[in-house]
Amino acid sequence: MATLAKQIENYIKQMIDQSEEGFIDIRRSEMAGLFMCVPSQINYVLETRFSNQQGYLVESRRGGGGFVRIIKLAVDGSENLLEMVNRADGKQVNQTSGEGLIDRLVEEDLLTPREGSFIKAMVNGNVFQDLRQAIDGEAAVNYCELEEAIRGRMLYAVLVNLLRTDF
Amino acid sequence: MATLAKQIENYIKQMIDQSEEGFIDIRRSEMAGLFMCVPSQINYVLETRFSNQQGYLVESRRGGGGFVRIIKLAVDGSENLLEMVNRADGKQVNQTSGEGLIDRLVEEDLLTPREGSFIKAMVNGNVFQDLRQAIDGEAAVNYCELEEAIRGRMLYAVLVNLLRTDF
DNA sequence: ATATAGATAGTCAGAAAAGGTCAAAAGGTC
DNA sequence: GACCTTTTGACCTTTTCTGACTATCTATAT
Repeated sequence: MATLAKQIENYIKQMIDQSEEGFIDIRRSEMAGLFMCVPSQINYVLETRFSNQQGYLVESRRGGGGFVRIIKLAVDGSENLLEMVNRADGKQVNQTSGEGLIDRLVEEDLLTPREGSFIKAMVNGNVFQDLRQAIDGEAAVNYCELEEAIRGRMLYAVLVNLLRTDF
Repeated sequence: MATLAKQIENYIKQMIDQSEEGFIDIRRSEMAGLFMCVPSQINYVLETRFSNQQGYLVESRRGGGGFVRIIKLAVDGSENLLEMVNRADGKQVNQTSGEGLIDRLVEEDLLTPREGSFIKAMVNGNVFQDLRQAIDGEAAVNYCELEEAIRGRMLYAVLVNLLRTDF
């Protein structure tokens, strides 16, 4: 018999395919109840089968009224983009090459010039002024690496967001 | 199902949009009665969803004939926008309030929904994962403040970029 | 004017209601 | 037995909701 994880995976994928919008909202605890397992089992399934690399995006909110949203990304037709996402994962990026990436996406018409300008403004070095100040003196932390790690994650988020279709 | 806080938020926003003047006066206890909750719940909604950052101003009076006035600040036109930029300068912003600001700008047609989704993805908490990890243990730095300071600068950059006319 | 009672709204700590993380136990496969 | 995947549970974080206590304003009585 298929494993529990496989069953949950199939169930979620079926739900998404049946949905109009290409995403579903679930309640983690409810779903755990449905499959009679602990809630963290749901996280396991999401981590192993619904990652960005696999063409999904997961968003969630805690607290009262919390939920988990599973979004199917538009991977077909943008194989290049998915590859880019894979390559970008975990990378540190300095401002120059970050801007280069955005410029390229604009040239390829994947971003409008205006979108590009917002994104470039947000990854600009002076956004990190407070970080530099706070870290200055803490020998244990390398400022530059940290700035570039954050910038890397921002641009990773941009690439993933490019694959979304629900607006 | 929408949370109580969300219902109250929607109700207030609808009332404001229906008003001519762009603001409404409510009676805190009356509104609490309407939604069958404690009065302080109303304060919670006002704090989390109608902050200055999000383009609202809340005034109130206690005592007999007391009221709470919720004013929707104008953000159209470069003068109003400039005021908003000034308010945002140097401010720390948490994720919820940041998303509220972006949603507001989208509502006002100053940002497209797609632009909004890029920006929200970039100010999302998990962009700061490495920061959290690096700071964890460095007693001298307050992680939360730092994250919010950086987010504040990112959103400030967005607002400034909104003032640009060259695209 | 002054004191006081009543009517509002504000604050803050903690309970409640979600979801997240991580490591250890359990199950399979070779 | 070694290694990988799955499953579980204890503990953590975030968001929402509640209630006791506090502050402020208006009206009225003195």
